[in-house]
Amino acid sequence: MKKHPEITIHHLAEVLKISASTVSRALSDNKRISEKTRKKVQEKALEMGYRPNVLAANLRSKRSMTIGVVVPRIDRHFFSSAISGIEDYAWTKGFNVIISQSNDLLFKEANCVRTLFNNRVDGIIISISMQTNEDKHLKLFSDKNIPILFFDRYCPTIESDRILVDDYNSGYKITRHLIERGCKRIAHIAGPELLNIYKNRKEGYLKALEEVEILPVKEYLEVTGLTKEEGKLAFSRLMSLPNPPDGVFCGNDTTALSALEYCQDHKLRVPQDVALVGFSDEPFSAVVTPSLSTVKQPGYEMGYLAAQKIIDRIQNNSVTIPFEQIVLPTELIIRNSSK
Amino acid sequence: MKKHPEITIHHLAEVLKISASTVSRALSDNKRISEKTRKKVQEKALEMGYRPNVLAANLRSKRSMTIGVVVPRIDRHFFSSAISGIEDYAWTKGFNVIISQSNDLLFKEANCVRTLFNNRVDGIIISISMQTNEDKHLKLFSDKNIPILFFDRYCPTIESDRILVDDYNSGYKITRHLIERGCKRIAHIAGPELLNIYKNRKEGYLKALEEVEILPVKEYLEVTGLTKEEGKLAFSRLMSLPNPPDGVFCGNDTTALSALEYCQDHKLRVPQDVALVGFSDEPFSAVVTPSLSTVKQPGYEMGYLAAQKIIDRIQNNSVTIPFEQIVLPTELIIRNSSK
DNA sequence: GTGAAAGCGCTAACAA
DNA sequence: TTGTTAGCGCTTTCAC
Repeated sequence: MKKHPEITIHHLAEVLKISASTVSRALSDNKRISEKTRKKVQEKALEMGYRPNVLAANLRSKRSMTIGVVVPRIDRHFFSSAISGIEDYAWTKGFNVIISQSNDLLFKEANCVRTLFNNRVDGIIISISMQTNEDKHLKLFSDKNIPILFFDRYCPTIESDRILVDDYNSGYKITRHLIERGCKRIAHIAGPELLNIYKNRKEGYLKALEEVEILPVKEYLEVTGLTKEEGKLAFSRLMSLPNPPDGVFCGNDTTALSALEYCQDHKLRVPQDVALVGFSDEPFSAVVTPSLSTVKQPGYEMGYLAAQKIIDRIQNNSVTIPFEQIVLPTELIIRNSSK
Repeated sequence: MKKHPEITIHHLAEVLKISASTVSRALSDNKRISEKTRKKVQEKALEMGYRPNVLAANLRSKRSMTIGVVVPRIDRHFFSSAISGIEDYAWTKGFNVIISQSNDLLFKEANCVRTLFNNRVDGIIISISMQTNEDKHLKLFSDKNIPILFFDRYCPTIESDRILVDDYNSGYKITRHLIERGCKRIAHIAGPELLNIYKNRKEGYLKALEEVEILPVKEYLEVTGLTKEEGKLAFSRLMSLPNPPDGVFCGNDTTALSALEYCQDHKLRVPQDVALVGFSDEPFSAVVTPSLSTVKQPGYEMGYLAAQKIIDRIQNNSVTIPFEQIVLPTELIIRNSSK
């Protein structure tokens, strides 16, 4: 039972009869060091089971090599895919990823952000909560010039990089599709206006209607929290109208699924009586019956790109590079629910 | 444009004309400090926009307040739920969570583990990859007495805490259920034996057969990687047998879904021609047609519990507390695919 | 190419 | 209750 004390560069230095700074240089592949010593040091390090103390290195160099991520919920497919992408890229660059979830609550989000701030993350990637209507907590970062990158849902009052998908066009494409398949009365179950994504989807919807000179009907626009329950309520309100819609663009796949269930319960045929389109291409969407038309967002790619951009900004912490807003295209997937 | 230099306890000490250690104590709510100074310090800290340097504190106190998590894939529902649980608990205790994914590859897993080790995480929660047939990389932790906790998939050669679900019993219950609904020829699409979970599920299956004196048929047992594609192949082999099964226990919901698709393509009725049961209760399982019978694993709860246990062990880093293996019960959900 | 020395910001003996 | 002192392990000038 040999007790292993933690090996430090000083131990290595002592054993090798050189200075600690040389050891440090050799270990970090510094250029001004002889090939011979480098090799010697690295071999010894391995032999003695040396492990660098990342904490000390970071303290000294004032970097944490960590990026913080805040999402509404980790266990939602879109976000877990994005995290997967962030993670994959970050690790190739030696960055750690600390994850936290806001549960779509502003106070929790502020909390997470604060903690990440105190932990001195080098940058933060965030998709804001449904409640976020202020930016005080995010100012912490922008004030200290720590990079923030928004993905999918952003805070309009903060200048920063953003990775978004083309929600406007997606909403437009969905609505066009419904029009083209013959729907005359097209409703939309929207999410809170506070979030760019829902606002843009709605505006795409309105634009498409306008283009074919369909006047928007107030009763055909439901604004909800887009949960399963709220979706069902909203859809039932729509279908109880004197002149119910024959096509519904649901703000996400969850509400589209609620709608589907409602139709099954009420013997409505999809898409004959009412055509349905969702948003996000959740794993279940392809396999429900009827399969659900939807819009596919490149979650993994967004995450990967987000990590690339923020690490790039961290490493060239150039205040000079102008902020960039990248809008990725989406793909409309037409399935049986609107064929 | 005032340039904010980072405020330290020394700045606070200077301004308040007290010593840095007093500031430190006041900030950490140390008992041996007067209420008055504590208040004074905390107010000033707020006023001056002080933020603690977690890195320095951790270096000094030799803790990182971080737990590492390694899972095969973040974007699988079971794992993202577990992570969500880990996260939720850890943050209440002021612990950070660093996440990494092995993609079910041993070398990647070893890599992740190494990085977490160098980052001096205080403990690691891991669900091992499908390839993991050695424990060298994990020995790093056990050798240094850093707590490891396995959840769901464990490495049998490492002594440590484990949070598992009752796979044996689940496999047993599924098979019993198929027997009771009248299936005579029950097949099983199993996962790699290397992993406890698949081995146990299979053994539960065999036990149930034995109990009712059904002799296991070699051709009815397929061992695969449980991907969508492999599942389809395995299922098609089963259904091409001279005497095909009338009930199939699929190792996970993904392969059960493949089976379902095969049945649709080949005009086989589920459950009349062949009954199907999956495993994991993926989000899609409830909503496919026919809805998929499966076993629900408490992912979030496992994660939450895992975080509790490991933080407990970190904080009472008592080598004396014996290792614990917690086996959580599962719930068999019978849906239309086997009704 | 290598070494000496200083210090990142904090905590925790030990003193007073 | 407060202050003094000594590092935690590393990086990074500045010398030589």
